[in-house]
Amino acid sequence: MSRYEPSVIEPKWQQDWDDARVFEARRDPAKPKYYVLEMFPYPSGRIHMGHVRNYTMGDVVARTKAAQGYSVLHPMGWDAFGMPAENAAMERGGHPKDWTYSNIADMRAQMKPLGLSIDWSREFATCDPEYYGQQQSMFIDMMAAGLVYRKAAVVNWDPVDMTVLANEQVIDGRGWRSNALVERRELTQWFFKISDYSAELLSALDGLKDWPEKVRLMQANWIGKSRGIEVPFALTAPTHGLTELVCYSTRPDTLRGATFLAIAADHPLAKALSAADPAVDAFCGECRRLGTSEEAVETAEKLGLDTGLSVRHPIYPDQTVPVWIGNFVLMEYGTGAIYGCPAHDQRDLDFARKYDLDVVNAFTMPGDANKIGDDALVPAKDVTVDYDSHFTGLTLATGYDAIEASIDWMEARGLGTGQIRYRLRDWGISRQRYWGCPIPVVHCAACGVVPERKENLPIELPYDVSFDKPGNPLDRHPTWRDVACPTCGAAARRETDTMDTFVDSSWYYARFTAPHATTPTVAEDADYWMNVDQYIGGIEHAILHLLYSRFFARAMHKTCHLPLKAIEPFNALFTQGMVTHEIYKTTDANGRPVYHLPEDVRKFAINGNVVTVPKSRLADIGVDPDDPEVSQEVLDAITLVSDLQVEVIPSAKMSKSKKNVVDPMNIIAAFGADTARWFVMSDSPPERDVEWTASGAEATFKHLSRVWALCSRIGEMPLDHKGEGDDDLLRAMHRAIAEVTAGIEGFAFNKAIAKLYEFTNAIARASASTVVLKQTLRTLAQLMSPMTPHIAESIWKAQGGAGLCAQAPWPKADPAMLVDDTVTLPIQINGKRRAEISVPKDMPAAQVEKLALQNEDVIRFLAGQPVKKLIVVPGRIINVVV
RNA sequence: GCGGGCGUGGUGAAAUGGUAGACACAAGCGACUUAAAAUCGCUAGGGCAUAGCCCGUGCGGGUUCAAGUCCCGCCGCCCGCACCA
Repeated sequence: MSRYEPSVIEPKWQQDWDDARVFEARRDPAKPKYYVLEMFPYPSGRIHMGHVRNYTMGDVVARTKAAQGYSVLHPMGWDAFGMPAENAAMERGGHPKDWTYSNIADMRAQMKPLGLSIDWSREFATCDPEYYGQQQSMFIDMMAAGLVYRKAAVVNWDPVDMTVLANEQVIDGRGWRSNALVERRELTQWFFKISDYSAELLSALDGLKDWPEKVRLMQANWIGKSRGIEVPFALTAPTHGLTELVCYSTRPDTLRGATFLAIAADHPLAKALSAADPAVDAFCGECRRLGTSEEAVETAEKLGLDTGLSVRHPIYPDQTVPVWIGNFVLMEYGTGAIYGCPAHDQRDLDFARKYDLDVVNAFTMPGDANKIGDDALVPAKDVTVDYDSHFTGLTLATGYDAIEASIDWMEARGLGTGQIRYRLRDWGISRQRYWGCPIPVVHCAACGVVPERKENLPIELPYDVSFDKPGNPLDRHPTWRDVACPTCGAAARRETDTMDTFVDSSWYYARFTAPHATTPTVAEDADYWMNVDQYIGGIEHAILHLLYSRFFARAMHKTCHLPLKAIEPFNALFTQGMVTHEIYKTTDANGRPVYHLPEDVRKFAINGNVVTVPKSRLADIGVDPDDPEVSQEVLDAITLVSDLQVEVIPSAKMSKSKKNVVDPMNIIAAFGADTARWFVMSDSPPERDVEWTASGAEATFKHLSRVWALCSRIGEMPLDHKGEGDDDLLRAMHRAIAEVTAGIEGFAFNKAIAKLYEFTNAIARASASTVVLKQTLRTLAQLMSPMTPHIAESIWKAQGGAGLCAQAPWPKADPAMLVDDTVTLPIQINGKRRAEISVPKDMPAAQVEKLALQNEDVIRFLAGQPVKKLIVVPGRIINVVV
């Protein structure tokens, strides 16, 4: 072996793995299976360090499991539909399909040099007709199963781009691209009935033991279960065919204090009033124009309009309560009507004060804290209050008991009905976009909405479309749009909406088990490979993608595309942190920030401090930025010119605009894939952010070079060389096996790597026989191989390993070698460490006590004081209490 | 407002209630070199009266023979959700 040259060995070993088809996933009933999956990428065209970290984590797991004897499935694909492709077509010309497939080719070419143990024969893109055709087939099955429906829904409509926008795409009430004022328009849209599964999606979270608690909580909050009551309020005079207004409340214990009703602008009564009264219509229109963005919601003033109508208070029928229209009431939640109890709800109180409405207490607090000024009276959940004047006989803590008791009280009198409600709403999947999966239905004047015949699938996107006009090009493509009705054969129109791209990513994990089948899944394959044993991705998908996938797996089970065991498709989930980087910022003459790329700055150590300088400025003081030699005069000059230094902002998310990006391809070119892989796995725990540093990457490369040199040195030793340290080194080896394995299995890759450093240092320092040194190096290669598979193969081969390291069985630690014969026990006196003794590991406690008390440091510290208590924790510690 | 998480050296971080700071980065010193880089070796939480002692895991209490770890109360930072009735 000579120099460590990753650019030579990495392609070679990748070729050898390919030739031996090492990573092809095979159904093998004789082996346990393991399915490891990383969230598949959007083909933007470039991979970034976040991808490297994500896929390396999965690869470490996949390679370890394979070595441990599992039949491993580790696939890769592309989440390929979506707006960026259309935007690129609109901005630069070209076609979304060409843009996407060319990006996929580029990214695949960037990923292959990483040496990931991926079964590339299973690769697919969601924009392959072979994939989305199966998705269309399932859509039709889901229609038949009653999981799909159409309804009119209010959406964000961009009148310039003529498309629906997601809430995130509306900025300050304007379309993010067109800058046009967004309208709230009612459109007929396709929905999945995810709300049918609200209760189950919530309760099943408890079974997801290997998911982060945080993600389960976020999903639970999103589903948003609430216990409350529906209360009908009788109108004093029936109007527009209505005799009552039904309100929903989660605080039925406050009903006594109801002093007004507020309904949403989209409530049927509000609509009826609008039609008759221009003032009401104007007010409702204003409510609808209010944006749905968070800022809009936070800053909007609570506005109301008195309808002049009134209802009877359910408990006190002789009292009437006015009905208002409120801009803060949502039609989408509850019944679209609320009763306001200003005494015990801050928002209601603000509204009541503004419009001079009554404030009536629903309960009395102990003491004299019952006067209400500008703050609503909201007692803590464990404060006992008196409801007696309201619900006869109740004196309870507010909170769960009060809510249940008041529901019982009202149900018994027929005043309301207890209800469990969920915040989760049905999933609107219609997008007025070209680059997505066409919804496979046809609109026929005679037959209505008709699903396509399965034999006509896939309904492929037409290629001959233009993006020179706003709107959906499918709408103006007559030969694609105009078809015969699948039922009656009459002239009909194809649905031109496409599906939300979250649909595509809701079942790709299942498709990987049989990626080229002519049905969505194949029973034997799904049965063997499902579930995903380890899923790895970003926390940003904690809610939508994971919730949709959990719903879709249930829908696929209902339509016979997945076995029952797969309704929770991801057994274990790991959410990894980001790769961050320092930002290098200076300011130009106009005070504007200027950012510098990492490769365009240089760091100098001056008096123990690190000073960062843009390379462009070094020439100003006569320094060649790439000359490694740095004289004292130069360092002095750098400190003298005060505005030479950049401001360093640490640990920032990599972003092109801040120029703090590191291209993985540059790292691979400079140091090799093993260095990139090792670095992103070292230092920080995987769930936390890791900061990429040039010095860290160089240090990793140096370490791998040292391992290489160590391997060369041992390779040149005479084979019959003997050493006295064999036993110590073998013990170190078994400890390393145990600790590295535990680190990998516990997703503590940083600790596994720390142990590998220790093991390498132990080998380098050992005076052992050549035979044992070579044996430990082979083990080192195996333990490194999940992180740095290429250098591991080279070491494995150089030290006489048989076959490929990637196919060698994972080493096992001998428990007998993990315990040392003698142990060093610290001795504490009153809890402070004062001395230590070495004793044989199995020495009886009584003898250890005796030895401890004979220790001269102990005697000195005790200074004759009597020992009150002596604690010996075998193999751990001794504590002397005086 | 509701829910969750985190505070340990110059930095990233370790630590089944049992020797706080493993491992690494940055830094400093030394060796080699005409010199630099590279490489190798050493030092390194703070303080002091430096063979030693005292202090030290955001702050204040508590439990325990023993607390970074457990409990109570604060402070600070981060994340998620939110006109949700």
